[in-house]
Amino acid sequence: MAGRGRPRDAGVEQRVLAAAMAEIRRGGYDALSVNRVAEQAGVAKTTLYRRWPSKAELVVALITHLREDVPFEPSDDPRADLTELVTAIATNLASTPTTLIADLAAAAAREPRVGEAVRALWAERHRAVTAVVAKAQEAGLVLNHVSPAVLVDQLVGPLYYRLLVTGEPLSPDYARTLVRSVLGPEESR
Amino acid sequence: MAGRGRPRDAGVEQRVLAAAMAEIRRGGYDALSVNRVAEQAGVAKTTLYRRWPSKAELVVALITHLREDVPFEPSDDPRADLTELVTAIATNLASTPTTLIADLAAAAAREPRVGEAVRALWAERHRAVTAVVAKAQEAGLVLNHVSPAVLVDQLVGPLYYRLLVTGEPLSPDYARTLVRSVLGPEESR
DNA sequence: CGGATTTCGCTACCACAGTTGCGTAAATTG
DNA sequence: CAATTTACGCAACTGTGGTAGCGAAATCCG
Repeated sequence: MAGRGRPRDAGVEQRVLAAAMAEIRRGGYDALSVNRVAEQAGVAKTTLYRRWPSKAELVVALITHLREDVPFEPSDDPRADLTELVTAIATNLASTPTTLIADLAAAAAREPRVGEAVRALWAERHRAVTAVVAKAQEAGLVLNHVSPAVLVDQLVGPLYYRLLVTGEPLSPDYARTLVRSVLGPEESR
Repeated sequence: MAGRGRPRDAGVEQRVLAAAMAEIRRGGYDALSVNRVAEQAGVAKTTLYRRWPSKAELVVALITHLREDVPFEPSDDPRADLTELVTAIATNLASTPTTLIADLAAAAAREPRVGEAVRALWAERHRAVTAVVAKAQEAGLVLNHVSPAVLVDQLVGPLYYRLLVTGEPLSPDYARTLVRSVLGPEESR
């Protein structure tokens, strides 16, 4: 199944992605210049465009490449699990430059392929949160009975809302408050 | 207080915004070419850039120009008021192209001045929702006792989260579900 | 009536995303 | 071996967002 012609230089992909990552880390999507990426990677621009047909697709590759699945093993305490998950998402969002996330959201809205990649990036965490919420609901910990998907939106959505719209800070304390609002006050035992 | 120099041509703003609106309506953000907008408006590009320092700000002006403040008078039924408000925000968001909102968020994250404008744009609605939530809380309608600000985030944040991150649709039914999740199921009377 | 000041249109320019064409290097197939 | 096929680098090109410089209006102030 090996190609008939000249094989692709394996170093190209690595160097380009590394250069692109360095570029996007300081400046976001718009500041990422394909010209500079090609130059810094020591690769002709045409070669770059042969592999990633657009800047958007290059960023897609970056994102999917960046996805490191944070291992998470649920315990028998849904409240603790939920607090841990939401806090992790909040600190992760807070540690990333807001402009980068906003640019990514804008690119996702503009380019369907970027949107898919972004959604796939969060789908894993989203599923993890959904699973814990469902478990908490079965255990009778949740105040109200609506679908877990809605509760997840009400746990994670406010983080993005604060970050992108109101500009308020994302403290771990805020994350705990969100969980408390959904699960109710911690019961004394 | 009138300026000392040559006064600005009042027709410029109107013609540019009209041309930009026509352009963005069929093609979205990327298809909006400042060159074509200037040409169709019969305005030099430099003149356009003197008033709107970037394409993003031009789009911001489009949106702020487009917003019609929905008059809202609170009734004595906080649940109905809340449902009405959240539904109105949802339908408004759903009727606006996603790219515009995402670009607005990105521009807000990049330039503080734009951020202020955007926040001021939503502050009114935010305050209205906060007031109704506080009233519902005083009336004992809210399931749990956290600050109204958090509840507002959990009512409005999911809308932005779905729009910008997960891409799920914003139906009026979803808005009602959000309210029900915060206030609890409607009591029979 | 002069300046002073600001806007406007114009040309030219820069860096960028993305494309095209061409010559050449490296592999497979006969 | 030769022919084919694919990858690569290079240069030139189009249209884009955005900027700089210039001369020419149009207004206000003394």
